[in-house]
Amino acid sequence: MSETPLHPNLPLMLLQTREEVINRFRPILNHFGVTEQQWRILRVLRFRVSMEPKEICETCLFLSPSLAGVLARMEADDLIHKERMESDLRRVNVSVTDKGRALVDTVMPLIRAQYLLIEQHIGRETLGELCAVLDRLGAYDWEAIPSVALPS
Amino acid sequence: MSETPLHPNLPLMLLQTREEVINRFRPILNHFGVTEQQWRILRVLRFRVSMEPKEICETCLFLSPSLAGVLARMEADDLIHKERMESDLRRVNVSVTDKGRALVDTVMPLIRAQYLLIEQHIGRETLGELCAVLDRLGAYDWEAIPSVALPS
DNA sequence: GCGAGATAGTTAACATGTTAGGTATCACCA
DNA sequence: TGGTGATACCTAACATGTTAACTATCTCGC
Repeated sequence: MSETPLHPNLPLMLLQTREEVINRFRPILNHFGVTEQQWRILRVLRFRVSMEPKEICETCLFLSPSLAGVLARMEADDLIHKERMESDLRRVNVSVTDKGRALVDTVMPLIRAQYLLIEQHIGRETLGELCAVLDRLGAYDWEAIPSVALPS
Repeated sequence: MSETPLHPNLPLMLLQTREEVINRFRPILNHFGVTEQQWRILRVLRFRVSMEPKEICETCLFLSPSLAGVLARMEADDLIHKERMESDLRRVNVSVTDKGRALVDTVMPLIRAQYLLIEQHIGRETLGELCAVLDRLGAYDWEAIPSVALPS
């Protein structure tokens, strides 16, 4: 039992694994002209009546300024529709268009098939363990972790 | 024992965890005016005589066009130095400057201290398990995983 | 009603990610 | 030796990430 800190490059390791996974899905998304970010939104929005941008940011992990651009391009491509709320003119409702819904219904089965291919190759145990650890970590309140003092 | 596929959003889960971790380190890097990408390079280059861009791409997970811009800005900030190889004029040697080395020596202890704070809060078991799974996944030959057939 | 502060979303400026394609150089063989 | 293909790196064009600052609207207490 060593007391030595591991100080691994955790962000790099997470990035590496994410890239490996995404690279298996990217050909599918490219084939249909959707970006990975657009897909993050579509796959959630597909099964909702509408979502507010703030909610999309939290669910799909966007910063607000990024989302503004992504939504603008998706609306230009007729994948989504934006509408100001009557009751609060600051807020917006985003909904998927027929074209967007059809796209999800076409792409989703391919994404799931590709995931199964990955699962078959890597093994269900390892992937399940990864998901379990990530789930466990997602439940933590990371904001509560203190920050080191910075020199003036 | 369910046969139902989990079809989790693995890229999103990995992104989420990475963001949580990075967000704990970002104030440190911002304080010293270094980007996360520049830090990925510096922390490796610090302990080498020099590296070729291709090697940096593989080690630090950059695509070549991204790296070109990052290295250009780092050279403008006098953090690194680029030099064409005599023996092969296509290739370049990148080395860290005194300023870059001093920066790493200042920032690295803070990064390690912050990592320990995270470890104390999350628990060594969970973080170690995460690292272990990621290590295991990094050993796979992802390129060998077949791709689903795409409709014409 | 009104005015200070909060909130939702955007714009601006810059750095990086992604894809396609370009340039210079090199290795190798006819 | 000369030409063809491979290699290392770069540029271009566009989408996204990050931080700061801005606009419009709302809430609430006075």
